[in-house]
Amino acid sequence: MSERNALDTLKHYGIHPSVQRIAIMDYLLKHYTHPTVDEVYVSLCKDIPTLSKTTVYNTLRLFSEHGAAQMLTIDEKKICFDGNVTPHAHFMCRRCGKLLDVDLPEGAVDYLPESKEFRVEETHVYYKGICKSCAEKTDA
Amino acid sequence: MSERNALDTLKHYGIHPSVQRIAIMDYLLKHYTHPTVDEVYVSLCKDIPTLSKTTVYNTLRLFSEHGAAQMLTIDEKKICFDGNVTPHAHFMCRRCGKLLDVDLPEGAVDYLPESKEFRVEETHVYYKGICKSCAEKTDA
DNA sequence: ATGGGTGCAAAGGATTTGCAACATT
DNA sequence: AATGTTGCAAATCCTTTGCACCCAT
Repeated sequence: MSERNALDTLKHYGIHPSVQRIAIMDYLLKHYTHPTVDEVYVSLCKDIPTLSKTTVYNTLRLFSEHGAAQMLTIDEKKICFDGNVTPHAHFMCRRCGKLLDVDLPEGAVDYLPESKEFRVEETHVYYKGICKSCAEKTDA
Repeated sequence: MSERNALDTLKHYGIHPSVQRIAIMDYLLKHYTHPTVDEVYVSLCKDIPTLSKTTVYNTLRLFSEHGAAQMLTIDEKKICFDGNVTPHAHFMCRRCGKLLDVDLPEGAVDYLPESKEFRVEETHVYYKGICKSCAEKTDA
């Protein structure tokens, strides 16, 4: 599903389209920057002046419930959203909080725990450490 | 480090001990239940009536900064803490929010991304799905 | 006496809720 | 008309902050 289109993506995940939902999905698909609710809201306000933050909250939650976007809770200070729902991991800098995508090689995380206690539906992998620019600041 | 003792654990991680810190660490070591700040606070209030929630916040943050406890941000609704800092994963039920420990077999996650952009210090793995009791409720 | 630790009260922020207005079918 | 969506305002909840007090060294 390269070149994803916002409307088709909504339909694909069984989400009833609206002007707001299309705009928000379009934003996610064009900005793989892990935006927060506020960042999406501020960006789209220019185009949709009546947009409310409540709608952005509702919509992003709806997307993540339908699997149309991923909610990232790696940083305890801010929840981010990712329109890239293909399997990949993330890296967060513990100093500046920057979030980067990490491609996982085939088979890197294909272990799935088996248990009578639960049925796994999603696997999440992330890394924490220091990013290049923070490391350079410290070294200097 | 089986049979971990609260005071020794604090010393081991370079944390200056106090009555409150020992009590909180002791709680974490005896309750691998992924408690929230509030759960720790309420439990310890019985023994230390003057304890303030601010101190629990400060202390758990201190612990996680020193690597003496792990902060779990899997559930966007509540931050939990884990006194078990040995490598293991977690499972969260998307329906009831229950958090379970998952033992990872040797080598399950030993892939470490190499990048010029960052230096990885920690790997985190968690799973989401449906727990047994929620599945049974639905099936019924 | 000094520095760090604690705890209260208040402030600050993020998210959710209730409800009325609106759009779409 | 009916259903679902939106957006405002208010409420709520979680977490942090500022500051004074206290304890241990």
